Amino acid sequence: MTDPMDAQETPAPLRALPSRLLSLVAMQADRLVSEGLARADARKWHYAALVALRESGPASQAELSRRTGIYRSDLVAVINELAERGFVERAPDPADRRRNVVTVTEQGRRHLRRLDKLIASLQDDLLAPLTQPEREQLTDFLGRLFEHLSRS
Amino acid sequence: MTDPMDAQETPAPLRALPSRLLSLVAMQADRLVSEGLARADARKWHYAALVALRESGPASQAELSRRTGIYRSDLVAVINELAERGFVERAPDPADRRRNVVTVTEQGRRHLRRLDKLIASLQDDLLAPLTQPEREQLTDFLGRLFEHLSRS
DNA sequence: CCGTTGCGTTAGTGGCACTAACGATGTAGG
DNA sequence: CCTACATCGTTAGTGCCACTAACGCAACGG
Repeated sequence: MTDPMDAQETPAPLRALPSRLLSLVAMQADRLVSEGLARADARKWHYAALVALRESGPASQAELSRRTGIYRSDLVAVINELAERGFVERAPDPADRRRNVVTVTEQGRRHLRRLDKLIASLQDDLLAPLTQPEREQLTDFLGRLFEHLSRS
Repeated sequence: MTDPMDAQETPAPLRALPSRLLSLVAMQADRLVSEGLARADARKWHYAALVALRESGPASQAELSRRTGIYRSDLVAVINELAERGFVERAPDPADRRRNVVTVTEQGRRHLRRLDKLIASLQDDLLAPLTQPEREQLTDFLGRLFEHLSRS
């Protein structure tokens, strides 16, 4: 597929345009992950929120928003859904009555463990064509690009 | 008034999850490219369509849809916009009256050349933190992932 | 002929990132 | 203390984009 001739001078053919490849791959990866999570009655935000809670303990919604990148307006629904299913509890913070403290329940922790496995296997499906060192390299590249882009 | 809470600073990467990094990077890359193109009164679909036309000559809309991945329902608007600006011409195909033949105009070719440069510089901004060999490697990785994902 | 398939087009759906505004509550400065 | 402002959770809404459905028309195959 890759024509060694088309290095730099002539405009990149559509097929090899990094930005395009990036969004194509991201789109399909997103679908893969979303469908996988849907089969476990979850969405990617559920996972993000639960992981954030596990990593740094109970937090206010605004705090969670900052950690996960989910907008605090959208977080409301996420917490609602997690609470409905009994995975988190939302309680007013006595120390600051503007806040809600969100806490993972034991059931939530169990659910999260299940999702961890699911996500890991989905990552594996996603990255199937790459060797382990290549996967690490890709992650490194993406990490650097993200760093760079979010500082603009 | 923009609430400073809503400005997403670097969402503390809760994890170096490839699928997550992928969509974060793709999102920002997309924004970068879209904003750049908007400054030239263009959208990414315009560019994709024009490139496809240059690469393989006049084509029907359905053909273009297949080549660019743009849904033929959305392609209608893209061709409309390009035609309004005088970059392409849409004419009924005498050989098959169901079809429209879309052809680039000279003005369209000039416009495309301008966009080529713009896109190239945007790719450069995007990939700034990577060395040239790293960029090629990233493109290779993404290409392989895309191949793999689109065969599922 | 007639059923199927491909064409361009219109309309609509659902999800997602993102913004705006509000009432309640906290904090800081004079 | 009072006033001004910031932050909290929440509701509502915007605009974009991938994607679907259905249409009338034309071509093709049996």
